[in-house]
This record gives sequence, structure tokens and C-alpha cells, in this order.
Amino acid sequence: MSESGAAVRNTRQRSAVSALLGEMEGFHSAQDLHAMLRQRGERVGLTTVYRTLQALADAGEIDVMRPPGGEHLYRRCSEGHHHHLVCRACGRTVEVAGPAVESWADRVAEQHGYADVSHTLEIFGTCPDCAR
Amino acid sequence: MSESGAAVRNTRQRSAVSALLGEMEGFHSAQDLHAMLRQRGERVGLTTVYRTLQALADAGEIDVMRPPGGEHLYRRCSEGHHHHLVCRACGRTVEVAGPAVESWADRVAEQHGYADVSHTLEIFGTCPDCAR
DNA sequence: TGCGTTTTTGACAATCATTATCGTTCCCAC
DNA sequence: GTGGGAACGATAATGATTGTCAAAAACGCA
Ligand SMILES: [Zn+2]
Ligand SMILES: [Zn+2]
Ligand SMILES: [Zn+2]
Ligand SMILES: [Zn+2]
Repeated sequence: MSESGAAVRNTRQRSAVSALLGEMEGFHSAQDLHAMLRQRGERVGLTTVYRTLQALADAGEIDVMRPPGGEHLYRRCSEGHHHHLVCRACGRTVEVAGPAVESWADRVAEQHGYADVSHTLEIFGTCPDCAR
Repeated sequence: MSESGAAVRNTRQRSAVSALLGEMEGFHSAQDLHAMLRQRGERVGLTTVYRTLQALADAGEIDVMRPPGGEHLYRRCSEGHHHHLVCRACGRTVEVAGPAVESWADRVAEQHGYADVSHTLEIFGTCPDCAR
């Protein structure tokens, strides 16, 4: 027992990954982010990028998207529960909230006796710029 | 041009895969299905199972689910657009329809100028049997 | 500031579902 | 029945992600 300090340490690598995520506009893969860091001269290993992203995702600080047949994509998002409207071509992303959908999902699950309900929802489309 | 016959041939292997899917209750992976076929004495290659499932999915005859960190799962579903309420523990699946959600997603996308809209939606929970 | 302990790092190997190859098999229209 | 092309399937290749483990870096404390 005993809480015993979580002992999470501040490292140059973690700061670099976190900072980069703060500047990025849309979703990016671990390998993309790693390449960007190296281009800036930051010396960070790919393994560490993967680990850091996973930790941030577990902590709820970033969102993960798993597109069909591709790498996992990460993005720093606003707090609170929301979903994404993503451009298939360029990745441009809009955060959307749908209270009605949330309650609908919970209600449907409850009607069937399911507990501990969660859900995933993504909307895909072609953004105005890419449609042109 | 010229339509030229699609030239889709009926083979023992395709029939076997399709028939097996018809008997299965929930979602199953390509490797699971392959193992079941072999156990029945059906001689079908794993590659062919993958190819057949992909073809059926492309044709819209089966649904695909991609759980985090696992194999793709396939299931013969009813026709028409619908979503799934899935038990995290045993995989028990209920098909659900939500017209309100469909229109909400389309409306949101339209408001942001996105075209060719599609979406993915899955609800997860613990089914009554597994909750007990 | 120096130390000891514990976490973190990262180069490299391992994993493993899926896909590509490509010679063989066998549908099926004629 | 035959011929041409689709389908098969054993096997190798792919490629993202995870495991490994010795070396490096944090940080509480003296
Ligand atoms: Zn776009
Ligand atoms: Zn939601
Ligand atoms: Zn269950
Ligand atoms: Zn829908």
C-alpha cells in the first residue's frame, strides 16, 4: 500500500515531445513526430516517443485516432469529452460535441443491460479546401 | 469500357468461409475462422481467408471491427446502416440503429463545409451475463 | 555539491497481423 | 473437352509496435 510518490520525472525528451504536440495543428503519427524532432536537432529515440505518447494518452492529455490500415495518430485536444470531424485528405480536424449522442449511447446500452458504457465516434469527410 | 463480366468465381473455399460466417454468433478474427475451418476438415489457406473476408467486407456483406491492439474482427450483419453495442468481455453484440445520430453527424459535417461524409461509431460495455 | 537509488532512455531484436509473391490449381464460357 | 484467366496457398516480406537491458540521467538527501 502507501501511496509512495508516483515518481514521474521531468526529462528533456518528454518536454520536447509535449512541446511539439502543442504546436501541431492536426493529428500526427509517432514516427512523424520523431522525424520532426530529429529535424530540429532534438535528440530523442523513437522508442521514447512511442512511450511518451502512450503515457500522455493514458493520462488523457492527448487523443489517439486509429485510421484503418495506418499508424496511430496523436493530437493535443481540449479538455472534456468530444469527438472529431476529420478531413480524409489533409487531416484537418474540428472538435465537435454532441450531448444528444452521448445520452443516446448511454440509453441504448442501458436498455440492453450493458454496464460501464463507453463509445468511440469519428466523422470523416473532405474539408472545403480539399474539396476544391 | 464495356462492363465485361465481373468474373467472380464460385469456389469451395469461398463457400466455406461464407457458410461459416452464417453460423457464427459474434465477431471473429480471420485466424479464428481459419482455425475453425481446418478443424472441420475444410482445406482452406489462411491467405484465402483473409482475401475472402476483405472481399466480403468491400462488398458490404460483412462488418469489420478493429479493436485496439488486436486482430480485425468480422461478422455477418443485417443489411442497412447500423452500429454495434459490444460486450468488452465476451464480445456479445447487439445491432443498434440511431437515425438521430446519423442526421446529427451529417449536419455537423455540413456546417463545417465537409463533403462526402461518413462516420464510425461503436458502443462498448459489459453485458448482463458478464456483469454478474 | 556529491551519492545512491530509481527511473528513463534508446539501440536493437522480437512480435505478429496482414500483405505481396508467384508457381500451381481449377473455374467456366465456349 | 479446352484454353485463358481467376483463385489458391505455401512462403517470404512488410512494418508498426513492443520487449530487452545496459548505460545515462533525475532527484531526494546529506
Ligand atoms: Zn482537407
Ligand atoms: Zn462521445
Ligand atoms: Zn459479455
Ligand atoms: Zn451511423
